Amino acid sequence: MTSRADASDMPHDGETKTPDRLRRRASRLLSGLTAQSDRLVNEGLAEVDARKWHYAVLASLQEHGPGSQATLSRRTGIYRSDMVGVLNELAERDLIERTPDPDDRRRNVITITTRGRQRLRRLDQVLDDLHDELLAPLAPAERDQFVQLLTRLLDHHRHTPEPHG
Amino acid sequence: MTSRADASDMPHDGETKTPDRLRRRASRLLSGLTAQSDRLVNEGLAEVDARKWHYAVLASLQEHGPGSQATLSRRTGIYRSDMVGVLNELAERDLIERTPDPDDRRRNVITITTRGRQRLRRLDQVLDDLHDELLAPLAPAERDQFVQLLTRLLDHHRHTPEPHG
DNA sequence: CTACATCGTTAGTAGGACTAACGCAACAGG
DNA sequence: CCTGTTGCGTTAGTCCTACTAACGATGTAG
Repeated sequence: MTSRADASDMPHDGETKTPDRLRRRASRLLSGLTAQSDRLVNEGLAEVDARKWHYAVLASLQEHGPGSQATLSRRTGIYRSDMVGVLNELAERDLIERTPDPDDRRRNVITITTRGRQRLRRLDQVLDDLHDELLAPLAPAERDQFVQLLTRLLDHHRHTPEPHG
Repeated sequence: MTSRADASDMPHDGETKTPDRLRRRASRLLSGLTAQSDRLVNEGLAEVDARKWHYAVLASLQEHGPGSQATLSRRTGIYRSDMVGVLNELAERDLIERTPDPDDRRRNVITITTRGRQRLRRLDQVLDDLHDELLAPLAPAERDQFVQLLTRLLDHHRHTPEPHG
């Protein structure tokens, strides 16, 4: 409907090598898909009054044990300036406990509570469902492969931030 | 170094099924990798005084021909409210031309200039290099597979935004 | 004691996605 | 012909997230 508008100079590119580069650029595909994924996850978690950082912190505590805020920062990838707020939200909901570390009075030791563990189980269910939706078009083997490729790429770029002058 | 801190309650999860869920969640891998990818691409393009939206518009013009701003919006995924600024930047650099459409005086017809085509070739080179860096750890066949998986996922979620009441 | 690093915290920046509303033009129906 | 609806380009502004800067308090090394 939107009228005809073009058809005057078509894909007469001049360089025949790239058919539709826009749609094939991995960086574009990545940010597009991540936008969808983030939306999906954020909305799904919002429905149970949670955010993805909540999950990250709780899971990290469950799997690697208690730690200082700075430790959690490194484990989860949350900036330590943002960690404050996340931990406040979690503490309000009695999912974690913040206690001063007697061995190093700069530190707080963060511990997951029993309610926190319950909460984590719930969030894991929610996320399982959301990931089922996210990866719906892929067969199980493809999902594994996808995760594996992502992991390799991410590991590479984590350890190789930049040559940088 | 960072002290010992934990070792008191270890990964005694209670649900043996998920070893390290945090690191395996596709949504987390995606946003992590996209963050790196965006950084890489933004910095790379900034070095040649460009932004990723510039590329998107120029490539769209080259491949699908001229179009109104709204058309370009749909083709590139840029919101039409943001398109204004992008086109201003491109016009300042003489990479596109904005001419009123005589057939529909609400519209501007956007055309790529000769300098724009040169520019696009340059940006394509830059992006090729950046993608080489981005996908460095993957073999050629794996890169194709990765792009293919991403495409399938993205297509799925583009056409299935949400069931939504 | 001095110099420096790390901790938790507050504040603020920059960018991107997205919404709301405007004036204008086109179009469809009565 | 008026009338309401729709699409257009544009401006303004919101919300969120990643990220930086700096602070006082504390720890550590020389």
